[in-house]
Amino acid sequence: MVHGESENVKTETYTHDRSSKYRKVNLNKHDEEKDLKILSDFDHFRSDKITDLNLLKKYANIIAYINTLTPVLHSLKSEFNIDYTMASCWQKNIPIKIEPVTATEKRNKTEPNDEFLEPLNRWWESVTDLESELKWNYLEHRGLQFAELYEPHGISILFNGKELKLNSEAEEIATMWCTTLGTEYENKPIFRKNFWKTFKSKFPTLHPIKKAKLESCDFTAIKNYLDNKKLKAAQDLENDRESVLAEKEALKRAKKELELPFTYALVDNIREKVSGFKVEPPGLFRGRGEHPKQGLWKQRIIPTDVKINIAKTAPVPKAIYPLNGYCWNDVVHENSLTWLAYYKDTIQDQIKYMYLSAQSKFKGLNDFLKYEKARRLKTCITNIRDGYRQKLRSDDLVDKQLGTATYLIDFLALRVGSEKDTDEEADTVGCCSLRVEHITFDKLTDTINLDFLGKDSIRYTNSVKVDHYAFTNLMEFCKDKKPDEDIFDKISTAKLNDYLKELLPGLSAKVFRTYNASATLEACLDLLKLEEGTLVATVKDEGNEVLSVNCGSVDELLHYYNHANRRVAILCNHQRTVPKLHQATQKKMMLKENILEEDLKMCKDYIKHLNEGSKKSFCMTPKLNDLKGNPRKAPFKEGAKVEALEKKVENIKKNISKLKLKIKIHDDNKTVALGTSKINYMDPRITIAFCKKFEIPIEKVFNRTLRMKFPWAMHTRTNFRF
DNA sequence: GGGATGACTTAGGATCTTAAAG
DNA sequence: CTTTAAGATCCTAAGTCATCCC
Repeated sequence: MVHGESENVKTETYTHDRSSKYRKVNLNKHDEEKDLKILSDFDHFRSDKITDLNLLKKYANIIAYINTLTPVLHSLKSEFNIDYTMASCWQKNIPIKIEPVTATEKRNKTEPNDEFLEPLNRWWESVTDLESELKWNYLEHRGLQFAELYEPHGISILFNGKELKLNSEAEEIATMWCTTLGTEYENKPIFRKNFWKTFKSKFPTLHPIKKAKLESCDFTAIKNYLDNKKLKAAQDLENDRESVLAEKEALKRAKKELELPFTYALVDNIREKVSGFKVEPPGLFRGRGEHPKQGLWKQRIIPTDVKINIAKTAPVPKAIYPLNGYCWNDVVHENSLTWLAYYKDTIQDQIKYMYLSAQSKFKGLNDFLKYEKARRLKTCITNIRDGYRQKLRSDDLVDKQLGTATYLIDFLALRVGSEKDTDEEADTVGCCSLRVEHITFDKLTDTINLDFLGKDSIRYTNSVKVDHYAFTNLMEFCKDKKPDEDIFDKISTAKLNDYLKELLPGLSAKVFRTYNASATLEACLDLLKLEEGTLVATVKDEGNEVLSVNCGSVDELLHYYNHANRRVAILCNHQRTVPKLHQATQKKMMLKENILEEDLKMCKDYIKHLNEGSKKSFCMTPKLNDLKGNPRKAPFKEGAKVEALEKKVENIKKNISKLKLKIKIHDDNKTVALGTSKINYMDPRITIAFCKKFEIPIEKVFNRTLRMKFPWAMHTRTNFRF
């Protein structure tokens, strides 16, 4: 049964009736070989061109079999939109209805395309040298796609109330400024200053604008032009929805077709998806937080800015640029590197790369290695913790700082914090760059209060009781220093990582984050244990909050998984800004709840009314209006039977508790970004093992992108331990 | 040994798409 | 069917970390 550790079970199948409260779990044993055979058939099936139904029928058995297989296959199944009812129809020789039922389906009907048929690169089955220097033997691709040239609209601005004609360059910048109006950048002093500087630079030396202020220019004409364009598009849509949508569709198709050659690369005979094949278009740089360069002009990239990396024997792609006479800056053949092309960004001289996508071998293998490294850390974490705890008590200041920093990185999952140049970048910190001003102490309880801006200028605040030695060390490091001085002045990130390498080859600061995130997820999911003869698991959450999860309900299991996910996100400080409509949505949902409550009361009252056989008339009009403010009708008709009403009561009660949960989750998640940890920190195998154990379809937890990113983890079995 | 550079991962917000609700 | 909310994808900024070079 599901609660038993099914160590030796090779494949777990699951029943499809998820609505049943008493969902049974059948663990049929299959040979692994059989699984693999089916998988390879399936691969074959996918790589075949499916042009007619007969061909599809040929594979009906496979599809039908997939129906009963593990969530892995389940995910593949949904990946390729295979309709299982169709498959089962074939098996039973029932005529298949293939015509779309509704107009929406008709419109949305997609024929099998390249995506549908794309073979999976099963690198994890064949790679022998995991950390090979040689990344590829053959590499061919089409290079980068360039941004379209700017098309001037010829609209002037007002300078001190008078019309000022702009040249194309100035106009482009002014137009970009108009698109920033209405965003947070519009009112950021640095952004305004830098934009103004950039804009003015496009005028001759003696032009009066050189001495003027931004406020002396009026950009409304351009802004209006842009707004009107949008407005007209909206009106057109309203007037002639059909043809405007069709036109849009056609444009999209044309764009896709133009992009198609760039979307794939050929790597050792395997076609792989490329990501970031478009150069970043010019614009006003949107640095985050108080970035000193925000508002500066990010220049147009042309072919002579771009280096490309291909095999020596591969044809050199043509640089497709709107103007003639341009070629690549350089063509190299570096088969120890994974980038396909790069150029230098004009703002910070940073390199922008074109890589293969996350679903490729290059990325997938590295991702796998990352988690394996974190697992290696797990095997010796006790020793390592003992090691740095010893350093906390060292007499040597450098050792003390190393120990303390490592402690913080491990305990609080901080980033290492490399040094930054505040003239070039926003002033943000990590562990090693923490300053005295970012920490305060509470001596009575050994509690430190941290408050600083981390990566992306996301604020980190935490009040936490720490190890006594770490506490006194931190106090000592801060003693006699000014607020803007470094706490860890005797060490650098390089030194810290050197120290970590001594503890375990390959160890660096970021591994702790991966390890702690994955370990937290696993520990949290482990709490969910079924007891003999019950479907409800009781979870003690931090000793006090008690959660009860009905493991027969996929919804509740998902809720629990998200709860675990949230723990990790909070640990890693993955935040998001509260969505604009958050409050409004909350209010709406609460109003809905009130309406349901009223319905419930009315039902109950009416039952009472009927049972008492009262002769009085019953008021059939609810007091609350519906969400749009219109009057509502009673949830039942006059003369309804008590039996039916009682059913209704149960139903409404269920809906109320569902809605309450929804409101709570919606509010709990308003500032927490769950995605980042799912994509980057939590070993997917933990999630997959959990899903298999509790028979959660994997696509409920991993979206398409994630499933494509983690194919190497899909075969994980329920007994996987991180 | 320490700064600069290059390669690669991690990050949140904007925008587009899909699904659910009305 | 249309509207709205949620979810997926795109975009590109901003980290980490190894290596190079002096």
